This record gives sequence, C-alpha cells and structure tokens, in this order.
Amino acid sequence: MPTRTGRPPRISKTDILAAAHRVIGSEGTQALTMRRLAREVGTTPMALYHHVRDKDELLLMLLDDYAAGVPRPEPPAGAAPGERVVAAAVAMRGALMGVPWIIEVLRADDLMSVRALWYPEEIIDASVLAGLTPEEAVDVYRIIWHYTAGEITARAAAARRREDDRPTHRSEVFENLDAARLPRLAALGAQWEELTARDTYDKGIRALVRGLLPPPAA
Amino acid sequence: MPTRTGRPPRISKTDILAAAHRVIGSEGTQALTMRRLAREVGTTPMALYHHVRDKDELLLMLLDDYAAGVPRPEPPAGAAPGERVVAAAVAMRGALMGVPWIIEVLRADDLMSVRALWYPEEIIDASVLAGLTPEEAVDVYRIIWHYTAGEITARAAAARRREDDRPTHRSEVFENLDAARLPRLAALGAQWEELTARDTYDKGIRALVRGLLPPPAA
DNA sequence: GAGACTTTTTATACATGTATAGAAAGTAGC
DNA sequence: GCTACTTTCTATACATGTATAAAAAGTCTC
Repeated sequence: MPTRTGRPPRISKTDILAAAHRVIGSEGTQALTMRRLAREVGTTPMALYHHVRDKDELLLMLLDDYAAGVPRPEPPAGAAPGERVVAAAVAMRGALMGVPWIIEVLRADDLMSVRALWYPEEIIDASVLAGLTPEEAVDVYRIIWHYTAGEITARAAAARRREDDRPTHRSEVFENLDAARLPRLAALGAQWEELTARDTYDKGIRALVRGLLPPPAA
Repeated sequence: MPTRTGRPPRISKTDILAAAHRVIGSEGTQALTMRRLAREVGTTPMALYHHVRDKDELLLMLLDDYAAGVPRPEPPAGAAPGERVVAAAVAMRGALMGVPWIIEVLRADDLMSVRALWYPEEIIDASVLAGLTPEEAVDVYRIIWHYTAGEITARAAAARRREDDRPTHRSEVFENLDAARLPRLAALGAQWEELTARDTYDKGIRALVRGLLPPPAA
C-alpha cells in the first residue's frame, strides 16, 4: 500500500511541463526562466527544483514531449536499407530543427529523447539488414547522430547570429587572408558567405550512408 | 599621423588574453569569470567590455591562440587527396579535443578560428585536386566541420556528465524500453553504454571522404 | 588655457540559475 | 494527541554575465 508520507505536493512534473509549454507558446522561448515558470505554476522558483534536477533536464523533457509528437512514419515497403537510414536521419533532423532552444539541450545529452527512440531503432535496424553487425550498426547511428547534432548546432548558431546581426566575424576573417598560404580560401572570398548558407545536410547523410553501409547486392 | 584622442587605455586586448591564459592555466577553466579576469588584469569587470564584445568572443580569441599553436603539418608528398582530407580533419579534431571549454564556443561560431584556417584550406584544396569543383569542395568542408563539431560536443558533454556522475539518463531509458516496438535497442541493452564509449571519429571521417570524393582514378 | 569632444574606466544595478537552511504539512508509532 | 520522521515548499543569498549612466583623462580648436 503506497500511502505517501510527508507533506503532500502542491505541484507535479506534469504541471511544470504544461506551464512551460504555455509560456513558450505564448511568449517565446526566451521567456522561459525558472522565476517566470514558478509564477505560472503558482509557486516559488526553488520549489521547481524538487521536481526537476535543473533547467537542462526541464528542457530535455520538453524536447521529449515535442519529439513524441512527431509520429514514426511507416517504413517504406520496398525501400533499400540505405534509403531507410537516410529517411530516418532526415526525419530526426527535421524534428530537431523546429526546436529553437535545441542548442542549449544538445550540450546536455547525446542520445535522443526517450519517446523519440524510433530514430536510432530505425537506423540500426536498417543497417543490420544492410549486412552490418549490431555493433557496427550502433557506430553508424552514433556517427549520424554526431553529424546531425553538429549541423543543427551550427544552423541554430547561425540563426542567432543573424538575429543579433553581428558582423559575422567571417567577413573580418576573409579580409585579412594570407592569399599566399591560403589560396583556395582567398579565391573563394566573397562567395563564402553564400556557399555556407546552403543546406548540405542531405548531401552529408547520403555520403555517410554510402561510406558506411556495404553496397547493396546488385 | 594617428594621434589617438580620448582617455588613454590602461589595458589592452593582449593584456586580457594573457591574463585569461594565466587564470586558466593555474586555476582551470571554471575560474575564468569576468570578475576574476578583471582582478587579474587590475581593473573592473566592465572595463573588459571595451576590449571584448562578450565572453564568447573572449573564448573565441583564446581558441584562436590555442589553435595557432598547433602547427600546420607538411602535406604528405604522395598522399592521395582523400588521405589528405582525412589527415586534416583528424588534426582539426585533435586540436579542438584538447580545449575543455570548447563546448561553450562552438555554439557561437561555425567557422574555425582565424589562425587555424589551414584546416579548411587543406580540405578544400585536396577535394579540388580529387576532382570536385570549388563549390563542392566547400560543401565537403562544411559537412566535415559539422560532423567534427558534433562529435566534439558530444564528447565534451559526456565527459562533463561523467564528472557530475549523473545517472546517465540512458540507463533509465533502456530500462523502460518497449521491446516490441524497439527490438534492436532492446537487444543491445546493457551493451549500449560500452558501445557508445568507443571512438568512432575516424570511421565517420573515412566514410564521409569515401562518400563525398570521387573514387581515385585506378 | 577654456571649453568641446572622444575614448576608456568605474559604479551601480539587474536578471538569471541555483545552493542552503529551515519552515510547513502531512503520516506512523505510541 | 504527542513525538519522530519524511517530503515538499519557502526565504534568503550568491555568483555570474552584462546593461546603463556617469565620471575620468586625455586631445583639439580657438
């Protein structure tokens, strides 16, 4: 009989998460401070810390909620394993791309959130079907994860820089280029800004899949 | 004649950077706060902000100093372009791996630091020699950069988690696994921790190179 | 050399995440 | 009902990055 002892809780993890969603939804991600959240829940800031280890964990749980909303697509019937890996990776990245505060969370954990585990499952499964051992398939997933996390982080950082419209730091770099030692970069020059705005995620994923999975039997 | 007007500066960017190096060297990276740094330089915290936009920029400059210390290796004479790309990427990652606060800086910029531009130069040059257009070569560099940044971030996050010895959050995940929906992950189970500790950077880089560069003429 | 102007430095203040200590509010044993 | 114990919540405090306003310390014009 689980009769709880101690002072009965006034708030729950669920309350906190719901309030966090409300705040983010109505006032944006930057409004989500522990104090603001406490007000929304109707308690004090420190009370939150009895239900949540720290803000990172809170964000991780929000990410979990969010990722759970993205449904697992039906695996395309006759698709080659490589295509299944690509599809899963693209879906994973698509889910994360929409979360603006992702950049703060990615520092905190390297595995996808609890309810979004179908991404690794799918990637690992397809890799095994392609002929890899489970161990190798895990490597494939981790490599893809690293690539994806890096791409998203860079994307988010670039977006933030655009907001603050910092002078990009790169223009400065390209002005003081030593053309003798760095001819390729010097030749690219002004093009750089434009070239680095391109979305190369798919290209990278396909290259990884080509390089990691055995070629499909002809 | 550039006779400077206005109040003469008491401190310089150089002073600040030198002090920052001293602090980090003797007391570790966590001791580097703006107040501590100001004390070390002999000024007030806010005075630093006349020489440095914010702490991120300061860290970026420290990274620059650090990366400049890593010498550009002589390009191996007869090496295939692909091998040159791999070597440059591994060197780049090696240089970053040693910087413990890297994780805070990577959020701030996506291009390597000013004095470490030989990494992209080398990768782009080798890619062009392998037969790609300069535009494609830039893609190659960016894809490699994303992968590298992601790997380093994950590595740093894992290291920090080990310090705080948080219960890894993953054990919990694997305990509540729905084995019916996620058979591969369930089968891996306890192995996961061990498998994800492996260093797969090289494997990923080689796969990227295989997938991105045209096969060498036989 | 007196005021205008510019650059650098200082003082003060604020928002934020979170540590710490203790108060509040319940259950269990007697 | 009283004491012990447990859990949750509150109050207070601190370190941190940094905004803002004003003071200080020069040069330039006349």
